[in-house]
Amino acid sequence: MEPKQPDGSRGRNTGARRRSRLSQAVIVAAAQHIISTGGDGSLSMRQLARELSITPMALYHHVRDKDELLMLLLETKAQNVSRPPLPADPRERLVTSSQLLYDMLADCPFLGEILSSEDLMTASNLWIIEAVLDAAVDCGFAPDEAVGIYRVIWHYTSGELMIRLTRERRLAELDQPPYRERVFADIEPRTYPRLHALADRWTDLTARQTHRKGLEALVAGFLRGAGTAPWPPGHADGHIAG
Amino acid sequence: MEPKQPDGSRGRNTGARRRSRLSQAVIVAAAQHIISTGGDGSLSMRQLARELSITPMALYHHVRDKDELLMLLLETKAQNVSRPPLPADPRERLVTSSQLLYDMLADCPFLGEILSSEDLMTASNLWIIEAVLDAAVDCGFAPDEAVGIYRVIWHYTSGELMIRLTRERRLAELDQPPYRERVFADIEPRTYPRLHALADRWTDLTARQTHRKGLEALVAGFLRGAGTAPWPPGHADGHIAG
DNA sequence: ACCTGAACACCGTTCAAGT
DNA sequence: ACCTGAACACCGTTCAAGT
Repeated sequence: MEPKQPDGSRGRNTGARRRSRLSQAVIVAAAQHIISTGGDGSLSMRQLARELSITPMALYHHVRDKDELLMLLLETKAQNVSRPPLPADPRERLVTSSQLLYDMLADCPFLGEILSSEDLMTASNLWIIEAVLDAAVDCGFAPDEAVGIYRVIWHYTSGELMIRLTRERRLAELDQPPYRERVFADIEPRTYPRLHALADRWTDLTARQTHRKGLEALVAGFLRGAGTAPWPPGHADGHIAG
Repeated sequence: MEPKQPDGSRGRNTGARRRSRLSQAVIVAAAQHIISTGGDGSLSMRQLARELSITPMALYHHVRDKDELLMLLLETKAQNVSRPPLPADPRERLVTSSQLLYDMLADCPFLGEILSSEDLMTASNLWIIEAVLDAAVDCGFAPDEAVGIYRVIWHYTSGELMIRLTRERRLAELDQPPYRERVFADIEPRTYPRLHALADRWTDLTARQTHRKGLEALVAGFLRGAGTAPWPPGHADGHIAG
């Protein structure tokens, strides 16, 4: 009985050829490698094929189209996200669970083209959306209202992420170094040592805080009954209605 | 003294040749024609050149790049938007002026690539952004806070528009007819005559209402002091700071 | 100054053929 | 079943040349 290779193939004639069989797992791994090393999160099928030394069309035998590949990347990311305990207070839970969605997607610079979907649902992140809806219901909102609130939160979150992603890509293609270098261009590193160490996370951190302020305002406003008019019909269309 | 043509040329040898000199105005008009007739708002430089029977590169003599062309289209749109009276009450004014921004951009299906900019400022729409900031200041917020609130409103608005635009483009490229046909596919037109007449505006109307609910919640939440922590530094960077 | 022609450096995807 | 080669139908933009 021969030992199997990690990819499940026999490995007899593979030797140094490294001719690992193509699979979704291999494709996803290569995509992640490009994203992590290439700088900005933009990704093309042809670039990915080059990385794998195959024809672009070989990819389409394991993946329906580019959107499916991106969703696959999101799914693997979602699988590796730990599931923290949520606050008991419904109101805090609504804010915190919404921010969880934000945090997860903020770490997915490849989303680009699909970030403007009506929802971004994959098997392993459904629990977050469920948590948002559940918190809204526990706040006293009817199911339809909860869906409406989720939609508003999603539009807000998606817009923030999209704008940030676009800015970073624009900067990347101008060959500008990331924020760190620009923000602290004329500042001595030793002047603010802690700041300097955190600089490459700075924009993300402030963006996160600003986003949270918006979330808190939204939740506070909805709880206060702002917009007492009923939700317009049709807002709850789609997969999560009911 | 010969009479001048509208485009400023002499018009002597133009005759039936219709060889109108290329200019920003001509380019913008052609772009608007494509958008209004072509269905979805997507627009390419090559397509535009084809419409004008010129080389794609001729465009670049009157316009720096595609982004500038899109901003030009937004500017002409903004020029033709009437400036309604705003409510005296600061809180209502904050909601209404934000919705004005939404309404204007919702009627610009060509924005696509630049909708994820940090701001979408052109000479003729600055008064709207000014009105939002002014209303926020009149609500009692410090200038920095007003900018932060504008940012949140912009992220929310931009996200909503982007998602809607993407959905409509996806439907358009599937050759699906606009919402009207689909929503009312199995319903007798005479059953709901008024609804049927408004059907092609329905999705926009409900989207508008939903967006307004979000705006009202945001404003109510901010006025209630939600997110009492100070705005993180850096949120007021950019053109409108100060 | 204004425009053309040809090219560069890309895209996502289809289709027929190979093994 | 899995992959290749060539092609289709596009992009935005640069560059050198024409008038």
